[in-house]
Amino acid sequence: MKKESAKPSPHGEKRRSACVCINLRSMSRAVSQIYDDALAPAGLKVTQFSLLRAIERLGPTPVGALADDQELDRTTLTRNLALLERDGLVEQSPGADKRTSLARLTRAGSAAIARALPRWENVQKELRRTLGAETLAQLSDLRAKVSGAAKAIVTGVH
Amino acid sequence: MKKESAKPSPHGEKRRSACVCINLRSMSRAVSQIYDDALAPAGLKVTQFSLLRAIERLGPTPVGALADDQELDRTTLTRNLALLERDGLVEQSPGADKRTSLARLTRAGSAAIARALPRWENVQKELRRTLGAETLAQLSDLRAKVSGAAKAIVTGVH
DNA sequence: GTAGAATGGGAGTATATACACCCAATCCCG
DNA sequence: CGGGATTGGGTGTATATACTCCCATTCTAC
Repeated sequence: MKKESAKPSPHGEKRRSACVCINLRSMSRAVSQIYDDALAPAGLKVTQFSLLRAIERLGPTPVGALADDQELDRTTLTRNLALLERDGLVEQSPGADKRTSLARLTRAGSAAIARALPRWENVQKELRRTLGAETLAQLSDLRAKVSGAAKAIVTGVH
Repeated sequence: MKKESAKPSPHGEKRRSACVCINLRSMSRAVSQIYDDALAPAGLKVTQFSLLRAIERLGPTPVGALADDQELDRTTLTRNLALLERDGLVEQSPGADKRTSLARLTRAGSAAIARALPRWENVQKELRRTLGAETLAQLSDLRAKVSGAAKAIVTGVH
């Protein structure tokens, strides 16, 4: 079905095409800046905050499990973890299986979370107020759908 | 041991918190990989494809206008443009105002778009099929809302 | 007309992200 | 037990992204 929502003037003015990916990337950038600005006084980026919270939630965790949790490439997680380690927020030590490397929070890491958490909550609240709870719920739904769809498409189910 | 404020988790099991930003970043990554995979045979990433199409749509354009169009930081756009220039897909030349630098497509740039376009359209179609047209419409709405909200929040309306 | 403001653009630096490849430990079979 | 397959991780390289400075041109008062 080609019935679209009110395509404004197909002639005359050229329009940005609605690329799903570009829409998502644009939103991601805009919202990330809001969070990063809010967390800056706590010395964290939103990505770092999220990773610290995952480690807090999961306890001492091998790198691969963290990567799965964050839906990040394992090697990306390695780099992100290295920055937190450099700043003394996280420690790594070998696990029982000597291939694994377990990440855990340091005291400074817990402190950083404590500093950042209220700021993060403020942004969440602000966005809820600005966008509305339903929109945010839609967003969560969407993530689930998109995760599923992405997996299906990438693993070659067409 | 439940250590924190009471109720957000109804199951007692530790849950990933629904961070708006992390949701968006995760979706953005997943979907970008779908597009990048699809466009790889055409030698483009989705970001590059999008930028080329913007230049095609806008004609010879100063860097700042391109950045506004893509809702990207100007300096980010400079770097992205440099890669396309390196690959011979885009040329820059000074404008009437000698401060400006106008970007335009080369023949190779147009050819790259032509190679990539059907692949891009396939992904759009595939996502429309997988996620449904309404979901995609929601996504476009959301981008508008988020853009507005982000601008309001960043420019200090709190 | 000229000095300072404003504007357009780039460079240095830093983080986030992923792919291809490599290494070490463990596992699984014969 | 021994050797290939598997698994867990890291490195090299590349792109995307943005912030802080910095430079050149243009504009605006005066």
